[in-house]
Amino acid sequence: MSTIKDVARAARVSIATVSRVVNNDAKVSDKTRASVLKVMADIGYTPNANARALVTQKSSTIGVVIPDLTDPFFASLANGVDQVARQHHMQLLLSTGQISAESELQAINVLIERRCDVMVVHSKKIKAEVLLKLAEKIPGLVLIDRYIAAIAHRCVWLDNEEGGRIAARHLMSLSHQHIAYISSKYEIDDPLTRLKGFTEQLPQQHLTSSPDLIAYEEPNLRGGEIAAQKLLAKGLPFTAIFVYNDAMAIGAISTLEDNGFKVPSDISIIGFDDVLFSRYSRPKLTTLRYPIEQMAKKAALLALQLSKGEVSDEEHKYIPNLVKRESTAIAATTK
Amino acid sequence: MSTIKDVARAARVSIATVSRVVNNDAKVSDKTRASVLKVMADIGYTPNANARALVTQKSSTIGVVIPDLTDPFFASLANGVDQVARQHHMQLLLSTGQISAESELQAINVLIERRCDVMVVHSKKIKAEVLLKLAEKIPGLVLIDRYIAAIAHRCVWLDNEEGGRIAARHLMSLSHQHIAYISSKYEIDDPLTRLKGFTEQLPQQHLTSSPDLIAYEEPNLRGGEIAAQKLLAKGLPFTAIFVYNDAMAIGAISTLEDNGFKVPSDISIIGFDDVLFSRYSRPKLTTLRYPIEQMAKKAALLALQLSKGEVSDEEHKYIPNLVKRESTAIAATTK
DNA sequence: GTGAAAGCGCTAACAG
DNA sequence: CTGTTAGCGCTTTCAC
Repeated sequence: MSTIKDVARAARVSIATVSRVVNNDAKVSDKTRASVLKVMADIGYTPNANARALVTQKSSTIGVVIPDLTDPFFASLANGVDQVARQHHMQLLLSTGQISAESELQAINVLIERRCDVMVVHSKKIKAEVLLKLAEKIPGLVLIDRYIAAIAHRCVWLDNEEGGRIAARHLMSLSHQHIAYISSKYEIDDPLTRLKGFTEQLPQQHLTSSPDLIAYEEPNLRGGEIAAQKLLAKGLPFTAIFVYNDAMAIGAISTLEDNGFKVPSDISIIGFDDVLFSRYSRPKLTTLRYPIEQMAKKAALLALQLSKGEVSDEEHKYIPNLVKRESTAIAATTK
Repeated sequence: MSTIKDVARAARVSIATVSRVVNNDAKVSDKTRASVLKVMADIGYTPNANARALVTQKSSTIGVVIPDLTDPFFASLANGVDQVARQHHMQLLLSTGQISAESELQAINVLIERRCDVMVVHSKKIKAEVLLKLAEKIPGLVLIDRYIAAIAHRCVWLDNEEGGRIAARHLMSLSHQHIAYISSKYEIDDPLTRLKGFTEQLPQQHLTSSPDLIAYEEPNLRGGEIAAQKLLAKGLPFTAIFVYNDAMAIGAISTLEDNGFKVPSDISIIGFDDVLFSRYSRPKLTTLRYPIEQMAKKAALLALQLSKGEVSDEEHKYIPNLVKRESTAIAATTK
């Protein structure tokens, strides 16, 4: 691969001049510029970004830490960041880390090695104090989908508890009295917080929650199927299910229908996230919209600002909103 | 951010020694190693990957060029590459380029600037000769989802024509006589090739294809909806649709059902790709399996080998296979 | 085992 | 406008 020196030699100028035309920076005579440009094209010169990053101390890449790309939720997240990156002529460096503190830390570390100025991190398992230390070290680090009070202005997060409340109110407004919950088996805050908001709303209609009506599985399509089976197997009556996310909701519907239950006439289902797909499921899924792409853009923009030393102490809290579609309806007569 | 010099100074050794322990490379006395390690931990040293890449001339990142992350098909592709990257302790550098020659080229160029040793490129619009030149320049470049004879052993692709044939045979075996085709509006080979295979199979049952029964739209859920509407609007009789991909197929089903048509009893639908979601649509989608993740892994592995100078002249052609689910059935009596 | 020194490709003063 | 030069942080001979 040719270097700046090769170009300089061939164009009979100094490397400084070549550098100038590459960065179309300082004043270079049109003539010189043209001839350098020509040489570059001829020998197929491509500047070395690593060398450039080394001397300028900036990598012009935005790092993203997510668990996994196949989950459409995280794909949307990455996509939001990517859009901002493109807008700013930066690249996306993806670092996937399973849901474990060690793996998440490892993923962040990779980004640091690359001297990512800007990073959007989805971390569920790293302890707050560790994250705090990291945030101190890396000005352009922003947390998404997590809230830590001490760095509230560097968190872009969703009010999960409110989401739970909204779901509860919606289901209760449809006269449901026995509501099950399908939850994620991962030990992270979100499913708990959603359940908390949900449960706390129940007494308003003199309902109570029952731990027996909760099933924990992997937060994906398959997990939803299994969770629904488990719920069914218990033989307890319920007319609605609040499901941790859309993927599980759709999996659950699949199981339910395969077992002869009609959604929503027999059982109502409400999901969470409003991934693209939810609008196309049959029945179309009622869910809580989690504007993750928008949030990811916000996070990327924020990280960009922070990396430049700009600070603001705004909070970036988002509230999910109810998207009523077809998977919820008035409760069937209680069995 | 601290450097190797800081560590050397604090540990009272030379930078060479620090470098050695970082790469836990040569022989360093246990004592020295321990003390260096301690200093590194104390001051929070993280090696600079850019500097390292500069001197070693290798970036330890795998580059991926795809149009877009929100499409689950491409997310799976990226995920496959990511898995290989993780296995080899490398990072994923993502370069998204819309479907245009210029934008794809730009995306590849970014990877070259970063001196990506290894890259998996999904390019539909760059001309073969340009790609050939690029491939010559970059030994670790592999094309996915595209076939160029001159570099056949560096292409990992699917036989789309055969896919079309399989779809046609399946539908004909169910006695369908009037079959529509929902296609992508992008001017790329795939939809054409699939249609070609499909059409060429028709005469076997004395059927002919009709350009009137083809609708072109964006290859996503929304596009499928619109395409189905267009087809319906024509008022021509058909009992089955061969759809360019699963996303469009699901969109089409949505439109069809909203218009009172039952799938598959009124109209059969067969998709293409077998994205995760297809198994959970209602009705469950009959489709052609495109093992993209597996292919992406293969491509990444191949690129890795090539970058090391290992060559083999195997071909990497994949054949889609029919996944029968619920969206196709015996043709309704022709109207 | 360990250190000194050269240099990867580039940018950014500083001269002229 | 253009060239010289000093590093950026690191790896890698080559001595000792």
